[in-house]
Amino acid sequence: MQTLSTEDYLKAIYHVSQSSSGAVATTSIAKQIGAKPSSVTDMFKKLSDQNLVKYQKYQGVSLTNEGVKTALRIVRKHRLWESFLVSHLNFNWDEVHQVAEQLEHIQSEKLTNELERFLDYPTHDPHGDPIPNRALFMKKYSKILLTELPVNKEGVCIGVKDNSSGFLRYLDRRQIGIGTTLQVLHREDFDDSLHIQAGKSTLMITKKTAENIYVKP
Amino acid sequence: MQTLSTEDYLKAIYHVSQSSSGAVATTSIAKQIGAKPSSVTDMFKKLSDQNLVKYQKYQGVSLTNEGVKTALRIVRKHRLWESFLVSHLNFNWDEVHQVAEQLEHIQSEKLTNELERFLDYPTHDPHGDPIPNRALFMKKYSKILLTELPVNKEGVCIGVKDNSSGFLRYLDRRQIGIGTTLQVLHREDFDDSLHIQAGKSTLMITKKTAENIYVKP
DNA sequence: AAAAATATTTAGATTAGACTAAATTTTTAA
DNA sequence: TTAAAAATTTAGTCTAATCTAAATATTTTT
Repeated sequence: MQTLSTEDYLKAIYHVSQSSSGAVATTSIAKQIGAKPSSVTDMFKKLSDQNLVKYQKYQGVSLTNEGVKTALRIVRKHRLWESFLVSHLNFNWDEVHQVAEQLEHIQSEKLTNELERFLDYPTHDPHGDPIPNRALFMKKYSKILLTELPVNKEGVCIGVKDNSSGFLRYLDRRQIGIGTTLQVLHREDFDDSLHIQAGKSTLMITKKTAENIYVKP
Repeated sequence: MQTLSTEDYLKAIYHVSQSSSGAVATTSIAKQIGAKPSSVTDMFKKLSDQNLVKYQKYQGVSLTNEGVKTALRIVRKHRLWESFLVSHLNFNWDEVHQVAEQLEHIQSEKLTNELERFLDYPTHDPHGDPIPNRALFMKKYSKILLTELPVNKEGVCIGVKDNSSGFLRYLDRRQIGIGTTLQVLHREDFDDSLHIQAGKSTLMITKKTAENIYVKP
C-alpha cells in the first residue's frame, strides 16, 4: 500500500515517461511535483527499495511493471472522477483537476469499479484522455494536433495539450470543447494563424492555440 | 486549513461530546482514534493553539464554536458520501463507513454542495443520522429505542446505535433496514425477548438487538 | 580536452504525528 | 483522609517527507 506522496511520484514519473523517451530525470519530476531535486532523489531511493522503479544514480528512473500498474490504477481513478465531476456534478473541465488530484488517492476497489459502472464504462475523460479499464488497458485515439489537420478536412476535438485552466476557459469562451467538429478553412502564411469552423461558427485562432488542441481526423 | 489528522480528532471530539456531557476526556478520544493517550494530549495542545478546542491540563477538551463548525463540515461530507455510496454505487450500509472516512477529507466546497444537490438534499444518511445542510444545520428525529416502543404501536426504523458491520449484516438478513415498519407484538417477561412485526414478516429478536435499533413512533 | 554550466546526490536539519517510559495529577476506595 | 488505582502529561525517540547548502557527477561549450 502506497502513501499519498509515493502515489504522486509514481503518477508523475508515468506522465513524464509518456511524453519523452528513455529514463526520467530527477529535475523533470521535481518540476512536476513542485519539490526540490534533493527530495526527489530521496523518493527515488524509496521507490526503488519497493521495486516500483529502476534507479541508477545520476541516470534517472524508469517504472517497473509493478510501478506502471500502480501508476495506471491512479490514472484510472483520476480520470473516472473527472468524468463524474463533469457529467453529474456540473464541474467545468477546467475545474476538475484539483479535486480529482485528491479523489484519485481514495483506496477502495469497489468504489472505483462501481463508479465506472455508474458512468457506464467511459473510455475517455473530459480532456479526451483515455481511461484505463479494470484490467488497466486503454485505447489511445490516433490523435493529431489541429495544426496538422489538412485544410478543409473535418476533425473532432478530442482533447488538449495545455491543461491550464486559463487555456481551458479560453476554449470555453470560444465554444470549443470535447466533441466539437473543427475544420481549418484557411491557413494564413503571414503569421500562421488559422481561420476555422468550430461547430456552427467561424473564428480565427493563433498557431499557439492550434498547437494545443488535439483532433481525431 | 486542517490536516487529515486534526480533522479526525475534531470529528472524534464532536462525536464523543454528543454522547456524553461535560468536557471530553483524553482516553475516550484515544480509544475512538486508536492512538495512545500521550499522542492525544499532543494533539489537544495543537488544536488549542488554533482555537478549535478549549483545553485545560488534566480537564479534557471541549470544542469552540469554530471547532464545532469544522467538525460539522466533516460530518456533513461523511454522511453525504455515505448516502451517495448506498444510493448510486450499490454499497451496503455496513460497507460505506471505511470509504466515507476517506472521502470526508476531500476539500472542495463546490464538490460537497453539488453532491448534495445531486442527491436531492437528503436530510438523513443510510444509518438514519441527520445530514447537516450547507448552513450546518440539521434536524434530529425524535427517535427512541425499539425497547421503548409501546406494545402494538407502529414505528419506523430510522437508524441503529451499534454501527458494527456484524450487527448491520444481521439486520440485513432479518430484512430490517431504514424505513422498515416495526411493531412490537409481544414482550416476553421471562427473558425480555420481543416478538415483532417487521414489514410483512413476524420474527423474534433479543433485548440486546432491540436496544440497538432506533425507531420513530 | 579542459573549463564552465547544469544536474544530481549527500549531509544535516526541520516538522507533523506518532510512540514508550517515566512523572505527575486526579479520582476512587479503604 | 490517606493509600491505591487510574488518567493524564512530560520527556525523549522515531519515521516520513520535506528543505538548504555543500559536494560530486555529467553534459555542454569553447
